[in-house]
Amino acid sequence: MQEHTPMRLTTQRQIILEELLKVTSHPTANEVYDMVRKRLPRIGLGTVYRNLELMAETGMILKLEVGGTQKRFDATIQPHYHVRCMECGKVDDIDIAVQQDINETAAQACHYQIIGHHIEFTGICSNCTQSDKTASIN
Amino acid sequence: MQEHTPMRLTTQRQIILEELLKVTSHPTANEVYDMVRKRLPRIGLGTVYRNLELMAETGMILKLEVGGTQKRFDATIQPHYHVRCMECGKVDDIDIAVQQDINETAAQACHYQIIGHHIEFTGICSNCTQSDKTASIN
DNA sequence: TTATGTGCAAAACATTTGCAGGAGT
DNA sequence: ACTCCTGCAAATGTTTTGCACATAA
Repeated sequence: MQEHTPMRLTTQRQIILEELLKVTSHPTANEVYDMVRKRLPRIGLGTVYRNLELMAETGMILKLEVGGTQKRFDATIQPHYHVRCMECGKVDDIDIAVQQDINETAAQACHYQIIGHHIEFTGICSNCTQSDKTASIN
Repeated sequence: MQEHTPMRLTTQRQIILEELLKVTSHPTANEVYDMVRKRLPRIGLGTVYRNLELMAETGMILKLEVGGTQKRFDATIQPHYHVRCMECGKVDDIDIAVQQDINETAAQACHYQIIGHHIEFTGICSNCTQSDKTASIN
């Protein structure tokens, strides 16, 4: 059995992580690609996907499997919950207490070995509430 | 402003709904397609997608935006939570109390108009726990 | 009769992967 | 040196869409 070689510290990885740390917007892989490309114009989208996936696996970042068509990534790794705007798809953190106890409750209600949970709220963000008002006037 | 014409009751729609009511497995669009095709061999995948989407919009069924690569559909429309197996992707209902109050807590912690929430537990299902054991023996 | 719905096929997205050359250790 | 990693491009998988014909109301 072979010892696992540590992840190499490549320029691409550093910059992807740096860019992700700069924002609180839970960007999609493609948004990260756009951010990183400003500093590394020749980076490939595949590299971004591969590294985001790898960093999520090793726990450096969080992969958010929220609603919508794309996965999102988050450099804040402490457990926390999210709100997603049904109108524009924006995802924000929501600062309410994490319910550690709920996992055990769930474990007793099913035959799964429970590893964790995530709460996703859905709603309309303040920007979109505004636009809705404007739209209904017209 | 034109009155909205009600949804037509087509054979395709009836059968899609009937098949969805038969199972508790939260099938993907493609799985619904396979189920329906046994009774309606000439139905198109596009029709299945269009109708599942439409039924979800009108509240006849639930579209589950859970983790994994595909959306899933559920004929049980009462609010309830889910567990997803990280190994095989299976999704099951989890019968614990729905927390109505949490929406208000969330509303106070952000600037969204909160509409609802969903809790997704992640874990390993009993089938996959078995396979893991077998695998680790080898 | 006529607006809606359907089948089919192509397009549009999101993500993954194979490979030859490049770079970290 | 020797892996592991990257860029590129092609492949894959999922969902949406355009259009001519069919059908429920």
